Amino acid sequence: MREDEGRLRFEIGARDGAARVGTIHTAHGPIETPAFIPLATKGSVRGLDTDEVAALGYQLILGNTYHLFVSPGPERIAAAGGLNGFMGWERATITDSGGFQVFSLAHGGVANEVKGSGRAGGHGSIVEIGEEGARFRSYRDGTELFISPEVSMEVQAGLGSDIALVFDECTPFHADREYTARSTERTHRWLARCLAWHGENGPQRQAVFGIVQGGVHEDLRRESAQAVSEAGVDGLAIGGTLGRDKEEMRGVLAMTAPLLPEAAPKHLLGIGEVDDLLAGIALGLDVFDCAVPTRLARHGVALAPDPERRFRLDLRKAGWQGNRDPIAAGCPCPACRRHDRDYLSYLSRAEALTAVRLLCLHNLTYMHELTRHARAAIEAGGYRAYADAVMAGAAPWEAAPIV
RNA sequence: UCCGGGGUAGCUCAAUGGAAGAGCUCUCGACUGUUAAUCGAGCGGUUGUGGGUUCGAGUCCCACCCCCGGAG
Repeated sequence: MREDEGRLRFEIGARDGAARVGTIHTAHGPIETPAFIPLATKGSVRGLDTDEVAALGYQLILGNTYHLFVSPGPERIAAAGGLNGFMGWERATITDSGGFQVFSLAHGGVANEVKGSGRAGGHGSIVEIGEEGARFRSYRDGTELFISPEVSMEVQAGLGSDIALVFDECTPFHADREYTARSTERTHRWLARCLAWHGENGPQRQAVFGIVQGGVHEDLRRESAQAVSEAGVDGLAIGGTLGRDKEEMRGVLAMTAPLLPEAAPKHLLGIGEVDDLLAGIALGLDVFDCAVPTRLARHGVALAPDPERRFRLDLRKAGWQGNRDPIAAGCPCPACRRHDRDYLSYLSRAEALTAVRLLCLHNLTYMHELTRHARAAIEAGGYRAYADAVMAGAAPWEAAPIV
């Protein structure tokens, strides 16, 4: 951990096995963990205004360096008072470094890269990755732009996020061990450069999280966890593609999580589904960000206590006509309080903006409830039973009622 | 009644006489540090009816039946 404590304090409360309840204190307020973090990649949680996100109970949202760099640019955001002022969001922010875009713009996304055999689905927007950094071609106007560790930290300084993530390379699933090892080492050199730039120029109150890479290889993950731990960061994130499927991902996480320093906040990058959070929390991970809940909402899929269907209820599929049930009984969100599946299915298939909003509110409510009740379960010493109950089909609020 | 236009997938419409297609709908699949209110796949046809010409007709010819517009 860094010597100069104060810009970010992480307080661990109750523990239940490896799972723990904690609070990350930032200049923009506390973040109670375990926490799910909605994505505000381009400066908004798609479909929602900031007051709605806050009303859902969220204390931290994630913005993206690459996208905000391309537009509207860090100067414009800095002039508006940073991401907080620009967005009108008073609570805490974390910014991703742009490292993931080196991967996603080249491969089109995690699923494409894992399922495809090579460059399937790529956007062709990555020009080259080298020791200095990565060259991109802007998808907006084709101009070439360069992001290095220093550029990333400078942009994040302009964004003024409470937590900055170091610039890394998200190693593809199909990369061989040799490439992953070399990439991970380069990520460590980039980490040192990020910290060096930030130490001299970064905002005092801005914390920096390092990112552990190493692919699916235990020795590389171990080396990376050690390197990041010793670098002097305020928290650690687990990055990289985590395997072919959930089983492999669980294995990678099970071997990686214990390698991280106990006292540090631990962020699992990009993961996100209901069962993933339950498993991650059990391993002592604290923070999870993911595009899935909000993306599924826009695609007509609601989260629901249905493990048989991967906790998804697809309102665009046939069969909801005349169904008077809410998405999830007992869910406190407006979609469930006021509407039934028949109506929501109709709205979503009609491509009504209201459907997008209602399902975003629902899915974010569901994720928030999942972590809120997980915290209660940990405090009560019953996390295992809680996770088992949710995995068996109980809603979070049924699995660990808060009295 | 006459003149003109038109009948092709559930809908809106393509297809120099040479292997009947697209979009939408519908059904299904995908989505994990968001270029994604997105993407992919599938179902779906006696080309209005009956004749004719032709090696070959959605296409050309004849008759009839519908629809639209105009005239009376």
